[in-house]
Amino acid sequence: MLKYSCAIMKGGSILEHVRVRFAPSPTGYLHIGGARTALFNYLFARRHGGKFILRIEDTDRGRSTDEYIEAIIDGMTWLGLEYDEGPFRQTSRSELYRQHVNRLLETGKAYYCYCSSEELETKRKLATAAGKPPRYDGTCRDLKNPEAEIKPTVRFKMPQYGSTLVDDLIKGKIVYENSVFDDFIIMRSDDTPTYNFVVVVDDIDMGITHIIRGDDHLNNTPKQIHIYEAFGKTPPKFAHLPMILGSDKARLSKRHGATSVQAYREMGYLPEALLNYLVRLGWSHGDQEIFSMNELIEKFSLEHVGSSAAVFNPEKLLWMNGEYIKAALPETLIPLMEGIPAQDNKWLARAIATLQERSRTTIELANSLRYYIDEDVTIDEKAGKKFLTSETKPYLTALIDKLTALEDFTTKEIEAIFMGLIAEFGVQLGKIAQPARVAITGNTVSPGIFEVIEIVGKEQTINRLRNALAQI
RNA sequence: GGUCCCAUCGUCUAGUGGCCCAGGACGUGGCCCUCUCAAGGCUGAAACACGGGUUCGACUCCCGUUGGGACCA
Repeated sequence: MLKYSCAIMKGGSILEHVRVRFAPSPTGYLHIGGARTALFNYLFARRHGGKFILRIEDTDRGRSTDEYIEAIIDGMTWLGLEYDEGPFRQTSRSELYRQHVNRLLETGKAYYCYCSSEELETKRKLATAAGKPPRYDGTCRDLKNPEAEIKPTVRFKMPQYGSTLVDDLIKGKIVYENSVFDDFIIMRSDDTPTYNFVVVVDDIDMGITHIIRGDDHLNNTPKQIHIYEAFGKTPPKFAHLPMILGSDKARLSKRHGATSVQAYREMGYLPEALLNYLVRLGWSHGDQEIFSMNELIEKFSLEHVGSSAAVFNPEKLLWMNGEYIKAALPETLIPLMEGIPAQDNKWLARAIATLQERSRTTIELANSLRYYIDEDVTIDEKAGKKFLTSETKPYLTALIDKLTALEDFTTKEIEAIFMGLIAEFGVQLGKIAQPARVAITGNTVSPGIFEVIEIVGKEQTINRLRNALAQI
């Protein structure tokens, strides 16, 4: 078994060995919230030259599947969130948990509880009926002679008086009165350890120095702190990230639409864009919106993480994605063009370049690319009716003649032809450009028509123009 | 129900007592550019939840109310 060195604090706040972890449970795909938690952990580790560890919390055997484990790893790989250690799985560590439970039992920090679930249920109902919070009453806490007819659970001895301080890097100091806690179960009667216990054992074992996680875990923290102390360990630093909410301010879930990282991947989002959007959900650096990964690593700090929950805004993510598509090198987008047959890459890159500033997803981009490639364009009915008319027929006929005679088939020369035509006919450019656009692309929307013609090529352009004319 | 967290434009946020009759971004209105659509430029509307304190001075600090969220069951 690996042994990890403990964090060494120098001068009170300078961290020598930062070790953080992302610990998802594989009960679903990697979702937006998880991805952000992973990102913040990753950035924190990189910022401080520390280690980022992936740990799969699959103690819940019933709901965890290997498929999801793979999906989570896939998602992280796609996002570029490389981990330095792991993935570790809890299922392979039950012996470790057993040993730790025994240690607490031996030192009197935990005890066997022989209360049956029926008894506890009754007590709970009684308490609730009396308007009191349902807490374990400590029946077995000081039991001397256990009756062994029932397989016991193991409970952790929480302090009964005083208070517990959680000094959170994001939320600040939070004080819990110990009287609100009860002795919670750390191992069930079937020998499976419970969440609050397992996390602590793992985090101790892995030498985690900073726990950066969602604030849905905030209320578990005081319990966990006492477990650390029971093992004689100094608890790590905690940083509880605010939640990501849906448009109705409820916790982000499936009914708000796509929430998994792969869903966004499939919808044509770039990982850099998703990451950039996510980092701005809760973290800021003045007015800056766009950050490269290197900038993030350089600038990220927990101090600038806000403390209130954030509503996930798909519109802004879409905008962000558009920004990244615009800025991308056309060549890098080629592999993302699904459904586009292999082409001369140089030519494809040029075609892509004309569409980057008008596409917000790679799907949109790939779709627009079709009219450069498909041999047969279907002309949109409405567009055809409006622009392919007896009035525009002569323009197109003349255009065919001029293009046929053109040797140097470049944007510049094509433009010259159009300019010649508008002078000849005495019309505005739109009068000729729009019909040409409809004839060549099938619709009224496209990049600049001169570029389109050049990229479509002489032969295809003339074919399409002829076909369109035939339909008038 | 108990405990905890949170509260600046519709949304993400800047703001760490005077720089703020509150800045940026998305979205949205208008204008310009223009062969269409975008992109781009300019420009407009849009917020400190409420009530008390503290202070010479509160978006900023404290208390309460309200509203949201989470956890425990």
